[in-house]
Amino acid sequence: MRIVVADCSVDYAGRLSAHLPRATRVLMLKSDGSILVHSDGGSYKPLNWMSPPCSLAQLEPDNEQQADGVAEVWQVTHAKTADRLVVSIFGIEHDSSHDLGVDPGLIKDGVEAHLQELLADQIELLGDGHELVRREYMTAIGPVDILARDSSGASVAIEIKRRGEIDGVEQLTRYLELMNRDPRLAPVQGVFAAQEIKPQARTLAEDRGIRCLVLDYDAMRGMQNLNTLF
Amino acid sequence: MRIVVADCSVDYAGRLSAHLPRATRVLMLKSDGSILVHSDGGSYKPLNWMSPPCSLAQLEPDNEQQADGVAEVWQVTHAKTADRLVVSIFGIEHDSSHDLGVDPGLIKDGVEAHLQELLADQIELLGDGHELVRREYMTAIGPVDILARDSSGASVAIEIKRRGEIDGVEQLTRYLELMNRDPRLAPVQGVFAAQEIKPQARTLAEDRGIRCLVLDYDAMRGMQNLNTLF
DNA sequence: GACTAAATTTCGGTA
DNA sequence: TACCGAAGTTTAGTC
Repeated sequence: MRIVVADCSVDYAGRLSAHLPRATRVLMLKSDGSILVHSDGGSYKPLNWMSPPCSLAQLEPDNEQQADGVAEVWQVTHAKTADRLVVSIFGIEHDSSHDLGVDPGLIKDGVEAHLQELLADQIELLGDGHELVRREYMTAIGPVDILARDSSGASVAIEIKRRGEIDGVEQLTRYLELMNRDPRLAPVQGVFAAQEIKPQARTLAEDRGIRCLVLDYDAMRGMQNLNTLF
Repeated sequence: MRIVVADCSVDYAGRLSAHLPRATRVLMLKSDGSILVHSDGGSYKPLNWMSPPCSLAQLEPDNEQQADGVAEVWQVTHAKTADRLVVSIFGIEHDSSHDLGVDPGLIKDGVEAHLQELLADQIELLGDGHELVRREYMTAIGPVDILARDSSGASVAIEIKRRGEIDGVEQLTRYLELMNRDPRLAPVQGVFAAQEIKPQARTLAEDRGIRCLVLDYDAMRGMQNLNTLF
């Protein structure tokens, strides 16, 4: 990993064209040839970048560039596409290289999969008498998060999201449309379950006869802890 | 902007819980208090991070941490949520600060807006006798990219994407549903236009009677250059 | 400020 | 490997 702080301008041509006017920025050059151009603000997304696989070549500035004060030109080209990133360097304030080794990687815990697991375990949250049929019930267009049956034996298809937005309702609607064509399942009731359901998503869901269920993650986790105790 | 290369472990608790085992990494501390933890690989996304607004506090390592060899503990807390990032530092290999100033920002060119502009100019790509009604035709649920009429005078609603995926078909379907209720427009034919259309999106679109149109960006741009010449 | 749609999205899983 | 869905998505634009 090489870290350079430089006065530079940047041009990108690829899926779009973009230009960064001259300013002081941090250039992070990773050992796979990729490069990130960061400013002192924004979030984690760089101003500009090139993703691996790619390679960096240092070019000689042409006469015009030299007249403008360009000291170095770095050209980063993508190995598979025609994407190209050119960094014109006017001056380098800092330049250091570091051997980081291979990173052991991030260990995550507590995402949508966990919500699904919890709701499958506590399927009675849907109402008395509900029973789990199976998680990740496969349909022709993809897996439904949970398939269950209510107390009368009717099918219930559940789509789970951390944040319930319109997209999720559309997704569930597609599943329901398909499942309701299957005589072994029909009629299938839809349930849209999420930790938080946006008003527009709720409106769309209810307009389509889909039930909305807000999940309390902490309460569900607490319940599971109780269940494992007894 | 402060750049630190350090042997560290990282813990995050917020929308999920995550842990990074001890390793050497680059820590980028921006002046707004935000922090990025980068390894020497991956794409532009950091292994872990905290987005602004947030603030960093240096804590004293407790006895257990000192026994483990922790020299410093940095705690980054989000200003509005309960998100918390803790960096335990075992050793610092590099530490430098740089004044970058405010970045003038990225200038972009050549995205979906340009495709829309080109197609509006070359509406005959839809078929002989087509005429543009207007771009960004407003409906109650948002603007349709292009409204046109075919040679018989029937309405055509066009949704344009760079990459055509299922979401775009759903979006167009919602527009069509609404527009077909308007007696001044109905019946409205849907056209899904994109530089690239994914198979599943095409299947869904055609199943709903929506026409798919693959756009050749370079050819369209070339055509426009010709048009401006004559 | 809330919400929607786009992104040079990136990332992970599965067929 | 291609495709699809999720992401601590982030970001930009509109209402």
